[in-house]
Amino acid sequence: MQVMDALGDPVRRRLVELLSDGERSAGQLATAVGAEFGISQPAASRHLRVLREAGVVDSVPQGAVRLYSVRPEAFDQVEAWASGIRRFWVGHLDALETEIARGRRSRDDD
Amino acid sequence: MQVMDALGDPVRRRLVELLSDGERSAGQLATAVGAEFGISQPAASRHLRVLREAGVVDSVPQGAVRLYSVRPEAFDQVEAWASGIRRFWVGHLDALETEIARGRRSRDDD
DNA sequence: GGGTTATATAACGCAAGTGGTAAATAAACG
DNA sequence: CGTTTATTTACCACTTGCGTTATATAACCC
Repeated sequence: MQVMDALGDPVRRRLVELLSDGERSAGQLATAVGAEFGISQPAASRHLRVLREAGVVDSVPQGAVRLYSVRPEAFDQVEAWASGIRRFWVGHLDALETEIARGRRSRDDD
Repeated sequence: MQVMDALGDPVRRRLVELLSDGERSAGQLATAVGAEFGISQPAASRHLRVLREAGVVDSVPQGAVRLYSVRPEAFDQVEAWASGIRRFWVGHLDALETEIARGRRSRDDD
């Protein structure tokens, strides 16, 4: 899950959010996160690289500018994974509740 | 998104996967990830702490053992976030495609 | 109580990631 | 062409996080 590794950073998550409603140039993105997180333009560029290499975003040179966009597949992957964990687990929630209700715990949870 | 930060680590993601089909003791978890990643019991314990503090997992002392379990809300959160990015974005995919099809790119994408 | 098992914390070294500044690359534009 | 604008890369300092070993805490068992 390269994707999850890349998204384990607030700046990169913010970059992705900024891209969620459409493509933006590297410059626009750098300005935005630069203002919000107080980081320089090269720093933002390096975050973009991480996202690119993880397959989270895509970039296309558009003349003098480079347009970044979200890769939906990456988020499908995230959703599927998270959903997998939750789905499996839900069926077993009852087991735990029952266990506890059964009085197995003496005074463990105080 | 504390949750995403916590899940930006392979060991912690694995721990969560191990919990996806039911609760496990700290010891079981430590043994499992210890074998898979070659890390010690204290290392695993600290990962569990991170997950706990991020609200990803829950733990209950069950006698001499401590049982860990997944907190579904955390994964709802992840799913919602990922879905939000993708959903918004999909509508704008066409815009990009159009732009490109329109011939705006001279020979940018080779 | 004393010993054993289970888990967490402490203290510390090391590696990885992040940020900054400066320089390189690339494209537009006069 | 040379200059300006947009973006990436290089290089280096520093912080953060991870891992390890040793130790503390807590519950169970005899």
